[in-house]
Amino acid sequence: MISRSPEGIDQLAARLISQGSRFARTASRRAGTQRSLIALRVLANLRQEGDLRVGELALREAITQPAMTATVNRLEADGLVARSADPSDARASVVSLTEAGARELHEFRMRAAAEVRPAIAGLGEDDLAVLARAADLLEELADRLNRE
Amino acid sequence: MISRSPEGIDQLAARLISQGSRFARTASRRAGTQRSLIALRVLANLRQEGDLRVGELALREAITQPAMTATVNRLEADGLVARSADPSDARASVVSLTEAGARELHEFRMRAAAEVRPAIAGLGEDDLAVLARAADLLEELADRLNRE
DNA sequence: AACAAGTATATACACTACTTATATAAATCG
DNA sequence: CGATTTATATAAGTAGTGTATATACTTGTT
Repeated sequence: MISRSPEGIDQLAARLISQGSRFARTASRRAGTQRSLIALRVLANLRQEGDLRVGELALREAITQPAMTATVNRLEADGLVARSADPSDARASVVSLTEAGARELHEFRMRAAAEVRPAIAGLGEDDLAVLARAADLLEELADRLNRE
Repeated sequence: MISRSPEGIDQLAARLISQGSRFARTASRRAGTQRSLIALRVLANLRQEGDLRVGELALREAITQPAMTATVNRLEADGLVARSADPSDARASVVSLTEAGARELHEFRMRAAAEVRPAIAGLGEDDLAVLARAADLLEELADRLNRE
């Protein structure tokens, strides 16, 4: 039974931030990618949601718009995403995933999964279910934090 | 029931990396810290484990040793950690948490928790338990990845 | 229609963070 | 003792990030 006391909740929040960041860094590093986690998140967003504006990407990933512009610039220079004008708003530039970008995202995921798989595969059914549900919950929590 | 098929495991691994990093970045950004997640992780390590060598910190956090040296330099310059010679090995330098460092870690955690608390508090008992268990599992998985 | 205010992105600048390669100094092993 | 290994630091280059501001377009008002 998890404590609902403020202290219990606060400690849980701190641990999730701390361990979430450590796990992501550790696993992605072992996968040997050159790209930052943000860059990979951009590719993942585009794959899941389709084309997105620069500003929308910045909001979703909780970095500033200029930082996202720079990230998109690097991805574009490497041919992983493409910019195009938004027909409905000439100020906006719409980012879309290229085939090379989709490929690189997929390859990263396969390499990362290959590293993590042995450790995860050793878990019981209940812990697997916990991790799967936790991934959903973390996504929802981040969505909610970004929306406020 | 979570799929134990290779595809299911791989997708889970990819989602954990992706959502773990996004949640950590989002939450820490909202807490308005100046420090990187790595710097905060260093403080957390020292608090939990006591004094640690630079190399040991680098290993635990899966960054290179020079990157950890630089991180410790910055923390030392701000008085959050202190370096001292290891009496048992003159090559090594041992990093310890200062009172100011412990305070800053605590304050960050409180600010971050305050941001996340409303979202977490709305969850049911079962989801709270899932997150608590997931934090432990992510720590164990990262430990295991770093040890190999 | 014109103008003011707001919005989307980009640019400029300064600084942090990270990597690879290498240097320095000390420990260990033969 | 000399060779090798180990722990940390330094150097150089690049990526990543924030704040402040510029540019271009849109929207709302009169």
